[in-house]
Amino acid sequence: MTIQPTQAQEQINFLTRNAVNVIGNKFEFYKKLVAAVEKGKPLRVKAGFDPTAPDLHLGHTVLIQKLKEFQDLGHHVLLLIGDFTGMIGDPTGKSETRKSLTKEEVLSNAKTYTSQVFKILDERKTEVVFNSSWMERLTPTDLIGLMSKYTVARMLERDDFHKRYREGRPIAIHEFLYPLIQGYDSVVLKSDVEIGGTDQLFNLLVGRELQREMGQEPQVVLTMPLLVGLDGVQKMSKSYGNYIGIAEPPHEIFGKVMSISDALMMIYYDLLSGAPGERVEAIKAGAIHPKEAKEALAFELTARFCGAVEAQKAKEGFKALFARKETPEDIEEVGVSAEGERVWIAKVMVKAGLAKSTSEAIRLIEQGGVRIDGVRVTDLRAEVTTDKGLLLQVGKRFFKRVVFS
RNA sequence: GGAGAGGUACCCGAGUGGCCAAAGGGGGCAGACUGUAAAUCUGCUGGCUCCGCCUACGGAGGUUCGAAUCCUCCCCUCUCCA
Repeated sequence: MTIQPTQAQEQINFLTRNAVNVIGNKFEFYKKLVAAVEKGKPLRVKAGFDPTAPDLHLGHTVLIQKLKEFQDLGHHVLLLIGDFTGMIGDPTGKSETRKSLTKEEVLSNAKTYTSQVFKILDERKTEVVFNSSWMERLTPTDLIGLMSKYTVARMLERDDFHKRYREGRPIAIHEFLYPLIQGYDSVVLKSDVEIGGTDQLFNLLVGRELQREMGQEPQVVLTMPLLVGLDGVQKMSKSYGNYIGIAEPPHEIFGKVMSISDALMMIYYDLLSGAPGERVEAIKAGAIHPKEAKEALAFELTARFCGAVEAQKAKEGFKALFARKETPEDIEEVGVSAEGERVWIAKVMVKAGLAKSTSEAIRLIEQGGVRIDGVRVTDLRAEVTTDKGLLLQVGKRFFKRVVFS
């Protein structure tokens, strides 16, 4: 623990960088920091994660990087796994009720989760806690006591609830409990700072209220911007399919970064890159070619999760495939059962996993997106002989080496 | 308990008896071009034994030559009243 009083202001400027909200204000934060220094007690920094979907993506890393900054300055990071809430299942949204997870599923998800988190955070310096460990001991009486501390009107202040209520979309009663439970977690953990996405602002504020109710100094709340997904429109989320998972193979991470629009790249530079400010400015000003800038970003992010060696390979693979239109080296081989001497190409494509249905395969052929051994297929009904294998390509980036058996 | 509104393809959202495999947008995919899986433009986007057939508009029945569209029951959501 090495916080120097003189550094408090610097720390604050650094730690609040990129944050959307700082509540309540930098002065409160400052006091906490100074007090932490004087007592030699690091700040307790809390961030909660939902273990329903175990894959972390770049959107999460905005927040985790922020935790890392706190950690690097000697503060105590509390990684809260919301296993209790995960087990209940959150039916937010109009679609089917999300299924509740069993304890085993939640624990296994949590494990996957933390192993990914520790690609960024220092495992030895991070305390992982599960809210089921205190929530399960809460009696109905306790819970009702907790509920009595908040009103429906105040719940409806939350933008999400407010909108849904106004638009006549459903709000399940237990959804009101989530902010309360999340806030109660802060009480139990005696958190000094809680970090979350901007969509979490309301929940984080409830934590402050409850802490105050229960005689604690309210936590400082930092909200981080939600990362826009690959589509450039919606927030990055697994359910929208517009994400880059940090556990993905290097060439995927690299390629996906290369596929973002130039405009989106600027946002990613701000929120994800560790590149120096003047370089980011140069990119924004157009002094650096967007393609080069994007390559550099793709490399940086790939290296962050997969290491520089893998990142370098991904970069070269990308150049070979798209710039030089070469066939990649390591193509997956698939065995396809040969029924007869000749097989319709559409069938082969489906069996090789390059088309979801024969209809789709036909469409791809019609659109000129299919190549066999590098030659474009123009005949819908084309057949191939099954006496030897072949190289099948769909679009620019999907290759399979087909072996008949 | 009563009265109304509504449930459409991956998502949003038109469509109130045939011209509806269902407008439009988003997303996705393919092609052209290129600076890249950017931007832009074009096409495609239920399945199959693919010039034809089958399955689809919350579920199950019914009316009709013919239904996403009309009727009955059921399930789900919302609003107002009690």
